[in-house]
Amino acid sequence: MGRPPCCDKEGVKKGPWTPEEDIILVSYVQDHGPGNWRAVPAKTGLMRCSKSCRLRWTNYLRPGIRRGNFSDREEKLIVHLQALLGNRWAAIASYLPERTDNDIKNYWNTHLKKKLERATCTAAPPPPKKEFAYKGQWERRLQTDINLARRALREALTVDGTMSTSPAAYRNPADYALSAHNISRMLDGWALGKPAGAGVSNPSAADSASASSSELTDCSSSSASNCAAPALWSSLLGCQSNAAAADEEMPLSALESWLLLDDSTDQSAAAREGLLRNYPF
DNA sequence: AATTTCGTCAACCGCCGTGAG
DNA sequence: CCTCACGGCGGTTGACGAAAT
Repeated sequence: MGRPPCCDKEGVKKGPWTPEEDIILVSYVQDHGPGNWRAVPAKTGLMRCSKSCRLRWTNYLRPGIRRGNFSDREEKLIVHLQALLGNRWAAIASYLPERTDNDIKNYWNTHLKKKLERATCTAAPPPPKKEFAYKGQWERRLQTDINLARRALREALTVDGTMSTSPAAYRNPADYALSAHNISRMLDGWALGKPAGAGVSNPSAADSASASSSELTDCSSSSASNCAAPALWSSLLGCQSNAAAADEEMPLSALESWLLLDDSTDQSAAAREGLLRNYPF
């Protein structure tokens, strides 16, 4: 009954991979393709468990992975997505196809989280620290109220109690797909509103990211005009501008504004009502 | 120069959903 | 229908190098 055991625990090697092991693994994947990890140790002679082989491939050896410094835009994208999705690194990574979820998680834990905390602590009197000299205002403003933003998001996503208040609790894949679909549309709108010359490192990457997560979104082929993002932005901002006008705006600034919504203001409440009314989650 | 502290990141651990048998 | 390995995910650890003392 059940499947045969994956690999014996005895004799399984742990720790850093050697170049020789990498070569063996890459050769195997080139010949057989990724997958069926259970067979890898047996067929290659690697003294690693299947899980370790899969991890090594997906996080390090897989082609198309970009290592090294994250660009400002990647940084911002991660911050936005983290605010929207929480610590769903795999979902976040689907929007940065050149980065692994592990990389993004590490970068968040070692860089961005600390940066957010510092900015939050020092938000009141603007610190003359050179550390922030090269960063825009958006980060401090966003970080100052990041928790509030996340709470507001959860509230905004709650429709008649039919959807969980926690994105992490989308047990129904369709619910999550809807959510991710909408986020993808937001980001599409954002990317389309970027200044000329700026953008994701590889403009087609954003599309391929959406496409690669086809289970999550089908918006990869959407143009700006048939995307619902403009309506979302205008509803988020509580303005009754038409879609064409909203289309002209920089969605990032709109997202910032929304993330900075203050629970106590009428405007924020109206903005969220607008979201619920106009945006069909 | 030696030691300690800090930052980074690859890898591991444990849990969960899925599906083969 | 049940069991349990697989594959995937997020959290955490620990080795290593850099910076500070």
